[in-house]
Amino acid sequence: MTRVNRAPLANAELAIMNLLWQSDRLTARHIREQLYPDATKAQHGTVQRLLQRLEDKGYVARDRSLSVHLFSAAISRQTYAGQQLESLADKLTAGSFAPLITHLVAEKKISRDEINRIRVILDGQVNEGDPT
Amino acid sequence: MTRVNRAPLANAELAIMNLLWQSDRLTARHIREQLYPDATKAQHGTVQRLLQRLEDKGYVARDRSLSVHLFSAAISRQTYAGQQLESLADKLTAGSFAPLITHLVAEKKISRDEINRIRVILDGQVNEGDPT
DNA sequence: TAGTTATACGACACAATGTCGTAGTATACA
DNA sequence: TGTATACTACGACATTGTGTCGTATAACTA
Repeated sequence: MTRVNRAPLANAELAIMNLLWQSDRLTARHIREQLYPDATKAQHGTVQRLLQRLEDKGYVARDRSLSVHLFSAAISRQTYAGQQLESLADKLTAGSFAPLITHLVAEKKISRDEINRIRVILDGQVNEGDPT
Repeated sequence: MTRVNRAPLANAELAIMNLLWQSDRLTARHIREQLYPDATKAQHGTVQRLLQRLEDKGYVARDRSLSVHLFSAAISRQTYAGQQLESLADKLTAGSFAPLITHLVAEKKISRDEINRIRVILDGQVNEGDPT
């Protein structure tokens, strides 16, 4: 099993990833305009810095074929969420998920609706063979 | 709905909480012996410091009735796990849990066994009234 | 009363994060 | 061709959180 244990994203990083997750590819300029609507010159550098660090960490891919780079998420929101959830389970419940859900259900933090939706997801799997 | 959004526990803090979660109440001395088996004088202070900060954050309760204080977890592992899971869902999936589970199931990160266990948990809830 | 053990807490080193500024490079246009 | 404009690269800084240690003070023990 490949242990990933990716460090969680900080606030400003997550804000950028949220933009990348909802668009396919973005320029740094576009990201800056979203994050700092009344941008001063200084904030160009901030966004570049954040993007560079996200790239270093493997969260963001950068297309350098044009002189204006195009940035995209190197990892989907789903995958990231899954990794964080796994990391949580590893640290707190010896890697298993049932205890997490048990508590949420008992505390009624999961709505009836959600429960039904999850049941459908699980039902879809549980009686399934091994489709290639 | 009360938004808690408790900061996640760091490594050394989690190590202490793990001890408190598996014992009822512990002295600082006992914790030090577990965490630093060949303890020097200095590490007494470290443990005290960590405990004090955990107390400040509301994770640990301290019984001061004796001069040697007794420490216990102020929040259960289940509750903490639930809060972290909620925080994850808030940040990544607009507060809903189903998407998290969808991905894990699709990627087969949840074993057949786990799935069945979770189904039982959910089944126990879904056709239930409101027992006082 | 001396010695041991505990608590309280100031202080430091280290790392991560968000920020800014500056240098260098490419592009556009007069 | 030369100047202005926009972009990238990255060093530097302040702030914060974490883990660590040392010291001061209180309490208990013999």
